[in-house]
Amino acid sequence: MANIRDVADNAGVSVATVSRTLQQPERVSPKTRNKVMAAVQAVGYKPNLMAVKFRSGKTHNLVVLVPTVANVFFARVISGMQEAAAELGYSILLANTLGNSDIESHYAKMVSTSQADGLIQLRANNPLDVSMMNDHGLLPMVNACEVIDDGQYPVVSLDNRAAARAMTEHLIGKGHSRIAMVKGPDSSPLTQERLAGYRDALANANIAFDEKLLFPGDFTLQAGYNAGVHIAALRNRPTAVFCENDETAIGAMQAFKQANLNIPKDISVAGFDDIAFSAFVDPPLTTIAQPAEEFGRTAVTLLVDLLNGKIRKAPKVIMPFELIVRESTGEASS
Amino acid sequence: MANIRDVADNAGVSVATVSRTLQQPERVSPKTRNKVMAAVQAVGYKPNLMAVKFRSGKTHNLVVLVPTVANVFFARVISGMQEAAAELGYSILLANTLGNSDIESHYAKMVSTSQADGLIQLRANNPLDVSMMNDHGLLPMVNACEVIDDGQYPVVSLDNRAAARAMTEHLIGKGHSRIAMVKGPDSSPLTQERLAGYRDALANANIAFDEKLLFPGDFTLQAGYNAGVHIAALRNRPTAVFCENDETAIGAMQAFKQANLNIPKDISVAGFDDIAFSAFVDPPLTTIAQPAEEFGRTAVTLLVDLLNGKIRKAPKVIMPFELIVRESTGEASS
DNA sequence: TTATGAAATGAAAACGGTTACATATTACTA
DNA sequence: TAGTAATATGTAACCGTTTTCATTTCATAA
Repeated sequence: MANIRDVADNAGVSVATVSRTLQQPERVSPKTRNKVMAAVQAVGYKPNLMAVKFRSGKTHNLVVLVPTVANVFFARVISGMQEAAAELGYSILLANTLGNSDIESHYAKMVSTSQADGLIQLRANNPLDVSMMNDHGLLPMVNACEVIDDGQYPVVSLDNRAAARAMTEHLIGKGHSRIAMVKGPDSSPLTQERLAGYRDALANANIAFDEKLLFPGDFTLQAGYNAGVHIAALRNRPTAVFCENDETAIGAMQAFKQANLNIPKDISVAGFDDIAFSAFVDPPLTTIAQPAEEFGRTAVTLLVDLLNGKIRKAPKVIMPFELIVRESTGEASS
Repeated sequence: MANIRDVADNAGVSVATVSRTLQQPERVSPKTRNKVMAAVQAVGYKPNLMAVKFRSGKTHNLVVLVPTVANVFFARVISGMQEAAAELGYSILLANTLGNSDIESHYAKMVSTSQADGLIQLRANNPLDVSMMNDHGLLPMVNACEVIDDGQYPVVSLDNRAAARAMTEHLIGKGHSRIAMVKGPDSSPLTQERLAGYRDALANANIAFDEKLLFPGDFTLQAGYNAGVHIAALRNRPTAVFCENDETAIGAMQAFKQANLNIPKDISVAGFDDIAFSAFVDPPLTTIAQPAEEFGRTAVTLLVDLLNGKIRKAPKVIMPFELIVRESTGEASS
């Protein structure tokens, strides 16, 4: 593989001149510039970026920890990140952690071992251990989407509480008062916030909160299905179910159909996230849309600002949500 | 950030000894080993892996080009890759290309610019241009899943033709003779192969191939929906539809329901891939399952073998498929 | 023409490790 | 105890760039 010295020899100049030609062309005379460019072609030179990044101490890599890339919402966030990163001259190194903290720390350590400049977490369940902290005890990190906000790191999130409240109010507005909720994992901050929003709406409408209407889940289709089976079998069945994400809602819908319940006549179903499938299930799912790509863009921009020292205090960006009413929610029957 | 020299000073040894302690502990005496380890702790040393990788010329990074991580099948493949890579001491750098050849070549160039050792493509539509070739005109690459096999690179794929044939025969076995097919993009080798398998089965059963029963698609829900709308409106409606992937099939199912067609009574629907959603749609989708994780594992193993010079001629690995019969396909009615 | 400053170029020192080679230490053997 | 082999450690070169600083070249003005 040709290196910068080969180019210098071929062009009859010094390596410094070659480097300058490539980095700051305006600092070399047009004549030598041409000679160098020709030599680059001639020897087929491609800079060894490992050497560049090593020497310059800036990798221009950003590690992104994603719980699962299979989640359609995250996939959209990632697209937004990649776009913004490309514009800013950064590469995204995507880590599909699957909630595995070994994988998580393996990739997170890329920052402390100088393989990446910064880190974005799309889920902040497991706080990262100190082994990957830098001298100041903090590493250049941004938390997005699912966030435990301890004020240390910049954060970009949704007002999940307000969104859950809006959805619950939509259901109450349709006359529902027995509204079940299929939760996410209790450890997830999302679960907490969305549950709080749900309770806010109930309280506001003077509907008593009933713990028995809460069902466990983990954001998967299967969990939604399981919850749906339970709900369908209840003696005093709720007339609406608010699921903490769309996968769960779609799983639940399947269970209701198998129990011969009509949606929304017998039971209304609502989700959260507005994944692509939600518009194509039967009936199309009422849900909360989040500006996923914008989440990604914002997180990257924030991280790059942080790396460039343009940020003093950890900012907190709240993204807007939108209630998407489709046909899976309707007037309360019973 | 502490470097190896700081450790050496702190321990009162040379940098070589520190390096050896960390790389091949058995080559240094227990006494100094302890001194060095203590010094590592004391100064908080973390090797600069950028320097290591630069110096050693081996990055132990593998770039994976994924058309879209949002595709649930690909997500499973990626999991398998990450597992195998971790076992072999490699990191996966995931690139969500979105079919954008700029992004594709940006990440592919990580190989020619010494930032990664090898490359895996999950879709081989756009042959990579020469700018990223190495001295021998080839780069360390493995093609997986959707493959144009020109014999140059190792390949891990499914016998798509046999699988499509098996599915078509399943439909024929249920008495269907007017079987529509919703294709993928014509440029995709998958489309070609699956179409060929479909025609094989028809020919074998003495059913005339009818070009009018072919509908364009691009593997998305929306494309399936559009095709479904067309199909539902046909005067001489087919009694079965074979979609080239599950997303497309689910989109088509939605269109059929809106047209008040019963699945499978009025029309049978089959997919391909067996994504998680397919078991949770109504009715559950008949499809072809692929060993997705195994695809990923195999691709990584193959690439690492290639990097280690353990492979002479480009091997071609064919993975097995499985026909999953669920409730979306049934006896032909008319 | 010559002095002067600006612009262009080159020489060489980093960056942080690894490793070949030289040297020092230790452990054996005769 | 001396001689030798094995083991442990140190010295310094090297990987491919960037970048500082010194030097050369060039253009301009006196």
